[in-house]
Amino acid sequence: MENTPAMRLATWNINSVRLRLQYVLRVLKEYDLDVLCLQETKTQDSSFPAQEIADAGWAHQAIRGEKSYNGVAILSRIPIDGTEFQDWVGKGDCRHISASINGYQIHNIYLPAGGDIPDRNENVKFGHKLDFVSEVTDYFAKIKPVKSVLVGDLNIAPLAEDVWSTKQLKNVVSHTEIERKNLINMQTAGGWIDSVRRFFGPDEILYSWWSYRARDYLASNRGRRLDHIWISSDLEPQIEKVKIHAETRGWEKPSDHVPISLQLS
DNA sequence: ATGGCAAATTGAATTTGA
Repeated sequence: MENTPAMRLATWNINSVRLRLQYVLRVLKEYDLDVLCLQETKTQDSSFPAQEIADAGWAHQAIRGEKSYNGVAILSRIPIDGTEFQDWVGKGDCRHISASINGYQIHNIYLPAGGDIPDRNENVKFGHKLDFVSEVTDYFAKIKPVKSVLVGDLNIAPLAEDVWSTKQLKNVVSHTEIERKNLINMQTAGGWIDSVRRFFGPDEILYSWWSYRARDYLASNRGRRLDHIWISSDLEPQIEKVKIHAETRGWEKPSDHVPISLQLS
């Protein structure tokens, strides 16, 4: 049986890796991360700032980007043993990449946002989102992951305590009943544990995203927890620490999402 | 569902995010 070493990993929807490269480097260093999973890198692999990140010490990288939209990356200071990706829903967009690091299988997912109208007959993006969740659910139900971590911007706040007002958001895409139900089903069908909830408990109000549209995001504080770190249940005893790095939302020209980190013992 | 913004691309306006 292979050993599973201590590791600190984080997930962050960066909303353009080129625009916020300095913040990527700062977060890697300040939070002393072994692995950082990014979403919405918004650039082709040829324009990804791989060299700058490698020079800072995170030389092992799995990158999958496209022009303008989407894009995922795994940055590691520990060697990557192998990478792969799935093309769920078959659109050829860059929403998943997986890497084997330290004996852990790490899945980085950028789930579709789903547009504005929560009805698949009126809004194909919402249908795409539901289909994507369904395919991811089936994928992990089949492979029954162990020694695995699933992170990313899942674009769904599953619990009432994951939004500023469950009543006011019940018809807003990201917190509708069907999305919440299907995401919980995705979690249970894959045998995943929500490490963030496990660490903070069920009652704490937790956000990882605040809209750019608020005049003052802290004053209005209308957040949602859209970003997640799930682990296979065999890793549950290794949850050492979880942090939601909310201070980054107050930085100059921030991403609208903040990093979440997990320390495995 | 009706936001008060932001980013990338193409070249002032559009698409997407959530």
